[in-house]
Amino acid sequence: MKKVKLSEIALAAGVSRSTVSLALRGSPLIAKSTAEKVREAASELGYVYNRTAAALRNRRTHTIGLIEANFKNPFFAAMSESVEREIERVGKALLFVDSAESLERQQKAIQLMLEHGVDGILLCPVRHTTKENLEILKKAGVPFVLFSRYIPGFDADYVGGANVEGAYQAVCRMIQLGHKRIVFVGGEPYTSSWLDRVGGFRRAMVEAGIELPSPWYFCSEVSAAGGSSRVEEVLEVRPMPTAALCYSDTVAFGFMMGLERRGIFPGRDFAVVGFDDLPESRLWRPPLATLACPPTRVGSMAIQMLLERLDGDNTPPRRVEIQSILIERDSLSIGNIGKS
Amino acid sequence: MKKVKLSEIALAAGVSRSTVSLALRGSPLIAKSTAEKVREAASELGYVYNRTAAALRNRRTHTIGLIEANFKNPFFAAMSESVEREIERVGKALLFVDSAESLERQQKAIQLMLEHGVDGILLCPVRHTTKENLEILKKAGVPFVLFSRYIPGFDADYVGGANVEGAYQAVCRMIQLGHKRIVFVGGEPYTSSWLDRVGGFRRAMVEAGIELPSPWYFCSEVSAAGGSSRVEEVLEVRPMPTAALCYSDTVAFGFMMGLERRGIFPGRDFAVVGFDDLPESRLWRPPLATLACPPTRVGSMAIQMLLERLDGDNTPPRRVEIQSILIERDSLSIGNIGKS
DNA sequence: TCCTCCAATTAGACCGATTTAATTATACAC
DNA sequence: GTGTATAATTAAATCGGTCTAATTGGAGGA
Repeated sequence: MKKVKLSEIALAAGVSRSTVSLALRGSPLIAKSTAEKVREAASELGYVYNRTAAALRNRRTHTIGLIEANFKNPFFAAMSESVEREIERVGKALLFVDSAESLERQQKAIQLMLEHGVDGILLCPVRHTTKENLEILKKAGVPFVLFSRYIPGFDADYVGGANVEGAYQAVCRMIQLGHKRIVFVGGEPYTSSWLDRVGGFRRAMVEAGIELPSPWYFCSEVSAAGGSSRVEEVLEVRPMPTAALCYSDTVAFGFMMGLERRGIFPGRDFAVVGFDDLPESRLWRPPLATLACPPTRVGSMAIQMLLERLDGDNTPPRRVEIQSILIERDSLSIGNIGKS
Repeated sequence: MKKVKLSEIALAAGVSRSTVSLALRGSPLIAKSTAEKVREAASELGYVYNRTAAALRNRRTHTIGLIEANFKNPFFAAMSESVEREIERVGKALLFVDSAESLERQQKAIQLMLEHGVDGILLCPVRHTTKENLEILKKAGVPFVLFSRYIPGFDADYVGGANVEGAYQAVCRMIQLGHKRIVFVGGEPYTSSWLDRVGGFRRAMVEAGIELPSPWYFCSEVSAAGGSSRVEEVLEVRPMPTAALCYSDTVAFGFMMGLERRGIFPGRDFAVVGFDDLPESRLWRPPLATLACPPTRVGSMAIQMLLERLDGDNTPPRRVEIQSILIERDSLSIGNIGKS
């Protein structure tokens, strides 16, 4: 159990501590024969590299912080996966926190990451996050990239989906199919992604000269339970809506289940479009129309930007939007809606 | 961005480095007035505690490693959440890796965690993991707890669901409801959880003197897509099955969607039971009967056991099984199955 | 005044690697 | 044989806290 350290390998291999260090790091300064000898001694003794010690001297912990706002959302799970793969590829480790939409937890997580000396941070800010909340990251000088949500007026690297355009596109299509009474269902307000999606929705309605139902948006937790919980209220709107753009596919699932429970069949009696294109969406009955914005693209773009920053890229902050494309499926078919 | 360190605070506060360290750690040795002065100077200078440096001396990184085998599965996401909460509560950080059922990734993750000097590890071993693969953890002397899956013959702390009993219970109930031709759908073979669920299934059938369909189990990825992909094969079994126990709720969802696509209605034409009791399950149409084994219980039990080990508990390894209870819902109603 | 005791403070070794500058060994040319 | 260039190795300072053992200061007692 006692940890083996460099000096012990040095002793065993009959060289100095420096040589061992250099050899194990694969330095070209060390003769191949010596390096081999050292490596043998190391594995003989069961040596485990101590990254903590190295980091102290190095000022690089080879650790990346990932702060999610809601990782039970499958979209984020998929995104994290691609982030993780890339981090693994470059031999770093991932310090993970799910802030679960709690500002307090988020700020504590940031503090934790700073104390651990992470090389960089990927952050999806919780709702109500202000510029001031994130200023500490700039002060500390840690490279960081925001994903999925940005903070208006806060100049920082950002990668997310094209939410305004996505929502706009979906609503335009719904209108083209004959819908007029359309609502927006689900999502946590006070996040940029929600505001942007709602904004795109609104713009499409306004541009088409269609009056917004009242109320025209319904907030909820981002989950099936959230979507399901709003069905009743939506159905009470008069004149009754015929279509809904949902904040996410999970919300859409819940919403559709709720509709069915009331004998209203999505894709026949009511059009539903989601956001995310989860793998389940095309399996759903009816298959769910949705705005696809591959989480793996967002994730790999975000981590790539961060890694570039770690490599010393200090160009001005960039904003990257990943295109959202409308996948038309049966939940958006005309059915008998157009005529009603 | 130059990091502020203890010596600089010491200078500013007119005390020694030792005093600063002691004061910031809240040692009772330091006069309250001095401590206050130090704390002020520290925040004045924007000091950030360097856990890496402390860890080097301490031999405690205050870091816990979590190695998941499949965290896109919502069950594990929920479990991780409770683990995370507890880790946050005790002021530690979480080093996270999703091995995604890859033995190679898992072993690299273990190595990574050892190099980072995590205080302890929570591990859900991937399929095909052998005793030998995990021996390194014992050699290294890191406390660790297996969750959800154990390795037969490998003596280690373990927390998981009561899989044998759960499956047994569900199948008995199906039989009691009149089903005879029952199959097991989904899951990755060569994991203890799969083997146990399949084992419980088999036992119930054998004890009831019912012949197993041929084939009687169908493996798949643990996801809706996985469940959906097996529907065709299941429906080709002759005589045709009337009920399925699915490896997980996600598999059950996919399976049910596949059935419906073929005009077979779960809960009316075919009984389906899942495992996990996800929040969506009761919203499903029909609501999904399932074996509930709260992921938060598994998670908090696992982390609690680990923390006890960190506190020096060196009693023999424990095996904890969290009870699975059958939640009966419409997907398991009789419908016109019993008579067919 | 001197001594004792306790509280408060501090010096300095230590954790385990890294890395620069210095040293030693080796090869080659003349 | 000597000098020089190059390769290989190493000594030692360093990263930033921690913590024990030592020191200092002041109160109280005789």
